[in-house]
Amino acid sequence: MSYQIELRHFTYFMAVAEELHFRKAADRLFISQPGLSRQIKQMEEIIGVALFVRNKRKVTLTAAGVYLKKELDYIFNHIDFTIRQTRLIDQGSNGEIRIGFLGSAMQTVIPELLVMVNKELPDIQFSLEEMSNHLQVEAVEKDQLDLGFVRLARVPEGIQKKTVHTDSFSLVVPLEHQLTSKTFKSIAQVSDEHFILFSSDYSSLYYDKIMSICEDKGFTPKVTHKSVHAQTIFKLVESGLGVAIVPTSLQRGFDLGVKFLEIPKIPQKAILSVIWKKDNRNPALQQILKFL
Amino acid sequence: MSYQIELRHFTYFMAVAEELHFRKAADRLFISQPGLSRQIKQMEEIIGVALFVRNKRKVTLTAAGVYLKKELDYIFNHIDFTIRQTRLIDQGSNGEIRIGFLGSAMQTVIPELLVMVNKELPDIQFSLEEMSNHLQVEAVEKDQLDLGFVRLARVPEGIQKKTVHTDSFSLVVPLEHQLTSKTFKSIAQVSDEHFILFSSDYSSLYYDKIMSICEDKGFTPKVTHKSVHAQTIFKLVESGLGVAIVPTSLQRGFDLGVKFLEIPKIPQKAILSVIWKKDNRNPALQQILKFL
DNA sequence: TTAATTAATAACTATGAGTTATCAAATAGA
DNA sequence: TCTATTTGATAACTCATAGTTATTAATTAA
Repeated sequence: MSYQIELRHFTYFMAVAEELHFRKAADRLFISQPGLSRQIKQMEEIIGVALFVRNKRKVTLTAAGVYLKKELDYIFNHIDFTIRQTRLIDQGSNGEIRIGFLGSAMQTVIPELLVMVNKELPDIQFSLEEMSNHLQVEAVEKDQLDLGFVRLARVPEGIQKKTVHTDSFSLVVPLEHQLTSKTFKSIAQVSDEHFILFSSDYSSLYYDKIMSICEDKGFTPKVTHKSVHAQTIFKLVESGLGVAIVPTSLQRGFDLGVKFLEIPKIPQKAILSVIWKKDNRNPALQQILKFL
Repeated sequence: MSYQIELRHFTYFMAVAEELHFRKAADRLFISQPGLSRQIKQMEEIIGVALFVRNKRKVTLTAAGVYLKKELDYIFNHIDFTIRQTRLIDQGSNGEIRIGFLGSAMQTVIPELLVMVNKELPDIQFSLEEMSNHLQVEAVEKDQLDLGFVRLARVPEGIQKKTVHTDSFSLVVPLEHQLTSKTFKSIAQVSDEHFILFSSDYSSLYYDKIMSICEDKGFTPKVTHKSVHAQTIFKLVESGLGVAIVPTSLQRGFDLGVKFLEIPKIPQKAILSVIWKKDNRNPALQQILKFL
């Protein structure tokens, strides 16, 4: 019989698929270029499919190679997770849940969830990472995350979504700003001010909603700064660089020189959803989902 | 640095986990028992977890081992599937076929083709776009399309052409028109009416054929309207703006207030051809061509 | 034309998977 | 108790092959 495929082949394939350059990939793997070339060639022979096109001076993936790369990405993540999980079970834990979240989820849902789960399932461990909407969806698909806390209208096929929190929007102004909760009637009162918002690529749904809040009141906001961190936005507001519109729940958890003025009578809500992969195999996830 | 885990370890682990007996597992794997023992030991060292309990004279799985066995079962299946799928993609069983077509092809050949291919090669995806003859030829040459459904007498060098459907022409008149299938004997009976035709730059072959049909009967049609959409043409006929001559198969698929009267005893036929580029590298195309 | 860059080929070296031979521990049967 | 038997682990080996260095062939850039 012929050779057997090994994880080594997959590792090498991924390096070449990412670098699209045999020597650079070999450097990254700390092996020689001919050794790498031979292993890739062997892999192509075992599978019986050309994975790369070595065209003149550049290397590209074939259609089959593109597919294989995507799947191996998932497979490697799943193997890593499985081994970590095996270690945790050995140590008597019930497993690990990997959670991604937007900064604004850390003020409301996540702490409650953690407290509740920790009480009911004390041997489940958590790993938490702040990530953008987009990266969370990718990570959930790749099996790098079990749960994501996102603000998204739609999610791809194969991903489940459930609303966990609905929040109003608040205007954020410096403490010394003339507006107060009594005099603040409409967002149109600050139509001439500069706006500081979360980046649209951090959360495009949030960004679109802010735009529609302003459009409804008949103006287009002058967006002068964007950030991915609430802390940064508050600091910029405090420094007088402009005003911001954020989910009201962000008022908690930060101690800054800004005022929150809840925007009255608008239909837009900041909706926080939790997402997970339909065919996620982490048994701890099934337990956690019962609490949501 | 320490050893790296390989699929070999997983394979051996699965054999021992199933046999719960090192010698039997070694026999099944066609290796010696000490070799197997050493690989399992190494695997346990890499992961850092005891997977088996060698108790007196019998071998059992630890809790961690039970979990790992279940997951590896899944992982092996997923790897197998991925490699099979990679091979299929290489052979074109999976992938995308980009098809261009004239509106009149959507009533006959394309639906049949799609149903047939979908049955035999369920993993091939289609992208469909309605385009003129001319644009289809261009797109096929540029490798923007894999297949084109056209009505053309000649195609440029490098393009392959094959007839897939031959159709008669029909006269299209309003429902309340005096002519019926019984009284309609010759196109000359409507020589004084206004004609609504497909634009010559949408399909010049069609246009030329209509002209020759009329010429053969000794008159030149008064063309008052042109359109690229059958739907539009039928609406204009329904509204009493004139009569039309179209391929008979267009009778299907539209629900409009017009009558189709097949034109008797004429040599002209509406010929639908499929075109593709000789050196198209889409592997899925080769598969599809077998059905044509 | 020459120089530089790339992957493939050829011939080698040495790591470690798999071998045989053996041991130690445990059981079962007298 | 004393064997005989079954088990996995250990020790010392050998050999298949992953990875090495040196080189070539092909292409591009200067």
